[in-house]
This record gives sequence, structure tokens and C-alpha cells, in this order.
Amino acid sequence: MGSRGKPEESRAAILQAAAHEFAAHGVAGARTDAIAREARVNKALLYYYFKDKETLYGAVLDDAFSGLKSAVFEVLDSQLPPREKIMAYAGAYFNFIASNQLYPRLMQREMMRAREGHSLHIDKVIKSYIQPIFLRVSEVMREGIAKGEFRNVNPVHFVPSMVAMIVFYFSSAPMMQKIVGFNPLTPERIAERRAAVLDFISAALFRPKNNMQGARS
Amino acid sequence: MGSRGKPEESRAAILQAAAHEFAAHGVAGARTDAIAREARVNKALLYYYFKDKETLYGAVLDDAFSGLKSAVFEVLDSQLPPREKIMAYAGAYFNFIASNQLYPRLMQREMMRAREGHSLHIDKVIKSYIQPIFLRVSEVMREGIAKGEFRNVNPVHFVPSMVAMIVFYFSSAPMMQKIVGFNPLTPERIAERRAAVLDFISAALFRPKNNMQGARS
DNA sequence: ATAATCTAACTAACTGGTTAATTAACCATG
DNA sequence: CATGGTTAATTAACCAGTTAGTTAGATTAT
Repeated sequence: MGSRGKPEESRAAILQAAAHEFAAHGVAGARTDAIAREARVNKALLYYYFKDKETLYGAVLDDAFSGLKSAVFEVLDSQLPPREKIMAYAGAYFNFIASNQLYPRLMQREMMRAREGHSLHIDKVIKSYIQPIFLRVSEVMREGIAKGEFRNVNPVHFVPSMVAMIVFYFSSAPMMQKIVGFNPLTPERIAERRAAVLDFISAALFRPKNNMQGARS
Repeated sequence: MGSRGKPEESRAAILQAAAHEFAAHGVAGARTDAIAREARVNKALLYYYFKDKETLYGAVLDDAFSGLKSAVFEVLDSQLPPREKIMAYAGAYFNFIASNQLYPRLMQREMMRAREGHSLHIDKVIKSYIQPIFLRVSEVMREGIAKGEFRNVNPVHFVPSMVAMIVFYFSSAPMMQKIVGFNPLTPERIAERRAAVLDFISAALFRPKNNMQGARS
């Protein structure tokens, strides 16, 4: 039995299975036995690679948020003008979330956990990933406002609103399915949502260029 | 000791404590002992009034969502024109969530639970409360669009977006606090958020009346 | 009395985490 | 290049603590 499958494979399998389990049931609801089973590994191996259930959870979060950060910073570091940059940012954010369906639920769960004590890795996640994104986007917004291209909105409210529209759609998808009757996660529906979000943002943020600004959908 | 405190008081105390605990830790993370302790009641009493942890959770949800429904239907049943009705709806929704700080987290958690099997009361909550609200608001929106007052948006996306901006702010408040440095839940900040949400919605939804539509804040 | 309300004490099942053993690969060196 | 030792990878079996849920009875109002 000993050391067969490449250790990296085992580690990766654990991380993936853990992401699955945590996203589906939350930290408290996640079962370490289930993670081990799904990763086709003995449970003790979880504790060999990660000292703790919490530590494993932290590793999963790190994976998720670092991916998000590098995805959005690719456009935030570009040379686009404010207007295009905000749109590209929202689009990249959306794409990342849409193509990693586990992450929105993970993020949503984590947002709610940031209470008093049990914020071990939360602080790290915020300082390393979320806050830098937030600060950078706020900067772009202030730029756009200063140039007169954007309406005079408050980034402290506008930036999280964008996140809300993107993340909420996916994390509440199972419920939406039951409300509207169809599956909101088909490629077509996701594309539709993407367009709706971008339209929503541009309508709410951009100061109309000329007189003609009532462009539909 | 027997039947001292009015039974209704005991029941209510349990419900309130349960709401607290469920909102804070989720269904899996909630501890029945903690609920009993917080309600100053013996744990067995939970099972006397509610057969089950799940049933207790269901009762808490029922409380929350029925309150929301009656709050928003008060304005949805009014005779306001579409434009004013949507604004009043969003305002009422916001007010309800803001003055019941437990509910947004409860709702958020529930949205994510609506997966496969474990949707016992979820179906009930949707059919009884959420879907009626959704359908009614969609209707108002179609009305506004038909009258040419609203931009041609899709209610299936717009309605949840409004919910997202309202609920997300509160459920992610603990994290926001760490990002922006100040407490997002002071009365002043909440009022500010309310204004920001309403501004966001009206900017994204209403077709500009005359030429003058760049009103700030 | 008798039915509603309430409790102390208990239990069966589960769950995170540990331990001791096992195996495969690597590595020096005579 | 065989040999024996060191280390990394992996597991079966186990344990102690926790947790939802139960039971048998106590208290009180009517």
C-alpha cells in the first residue's frame, strides 16, 4: 500500500473534494469522512497534509480567492480607460465565478463567517485578496468620476453591489430554479445573466454620453 | 417545576433563540443545547414544541419569510403607479431586512440549501412566500415597461438583482467591516446604503423622463 | 384527577482527530 | 550493485468528546 499515487495527486484530490464538500455543506456541515471518501484517500491522510479541518478549509479558500485575484487583476492592471476597465473587471469577475461554480457558495459562506472569534484565515483572505481588489476598483471608479464619465456614486456601496449581483445569482441558483421553473445554470442562461449584469452596471454607473442613451438591452 | 412561564413565552423564546443560533451558525452548526440555554429552557422542551431540529428550523424560516411577505405586499397591493411602486417595494424590502438583522443571513443560508434532497420546508417557503413576491414584482415591472416608463429589462434578472443588493449588504457586513474599516451597520451607514440601493435601482431601471436625467446621488 | 408544561438524567450514534504499523522510494557506501 | 538504513506516503483500527434525541417522572392549573 505505502506510497503509490503521486503525492501531489493525493493532495490535489483532497483539496478538490474538500472544496466540493465545504461548498455544499459549510464548514460545520462538511464531513471529513465524506471528503476522504470522495478523494479516494484514507481519512488520516487529510490530517497528514493539513493539520486540521479548519486548516484544510483555509487551503481551499486560498485556492479560490487567489484565483479570483489574479483573474481580475489582469484587467485591473491593464491600460484601459475607466469606463472600459470597469466593464472588463465585472466581466472577468463574472467569468471566473461562472466557470468555478463551487466558489460563489464558498465565498458567500465565508462572508457570513467573518464574525468575532472564528476568523482565522478570514483575515488572511481579506488582506491578501479581497481588500486589494476592492481598493483597486474603488480607485478606478474615483478616476471615472473625476473625469466626469461616471455618475457620482460611492464606491463603498457600488463595488459590493457589483459583487452582489454576480455572486448572488450563482449562490442562489438552486432556489431560483424552483422559483422560475427553469435551470439558471445552462450556458445560455448564464450568458443572458452576464449581459443583464453588465447592462445593469453600465446603466447605473455611466453618465450618458450625448442625448441618445436609451439603448435597449 | 412544571408550567410556570406562559407556554407562549417559552415557545417564543425558543423560536427567537433558534433564529439567533441558526443565523449565526447555520443548520448544521447550530447546537440545540445552545438554543435551549439561550432560551433559558430545558433542551427537551425544544422537542416538546417542535418534533425535530429541522422542524424548529422550518418554524424559524416561516416566521422570517411570512414577515417579509406581508411587509412587501402592503406596498405591492397599493394603488401606486409602477415607478413609485417599485421604489416603495425596494424600500420596504430594505426596511424589513434592516430591522431584522438576523433574517438576511437566514435567507442567504436558505438560498444555498435549496439543493436536491434536503429541501423539506424550502419548497414551502418558496411556494408560500418567495414565489408570490417574485411574480407580483415581475408583473409591476412588465407594466412599467409596457407604459414606456422602464427600460426594457428582464424581470427574471432584475428582480433578483434588487434582492441581491439588499440582502448581500447585510449578510456580508462582517466582512465589509474588515475591508473598509468601519462598521457598516450603524444607523447612518444603513441609511446611506438604502439611498445608494434606491439610486442604483432607479438609475438602472427608469427611462429618463425629459432631457434632464443626470441627477446626482 | 387529568392534562398541559417542564426537567434531570440518560443514550445511541456520530465525528474529528490520533496512533501504530506498513510500504515504496531514495540514498549512501563498502 | 547489493545492502541496510532513512524518509515520505498511506492506511486500518481506534478513541474520546460531542450531539441530537429520549424517557420517565415532577409540577401546576383547572
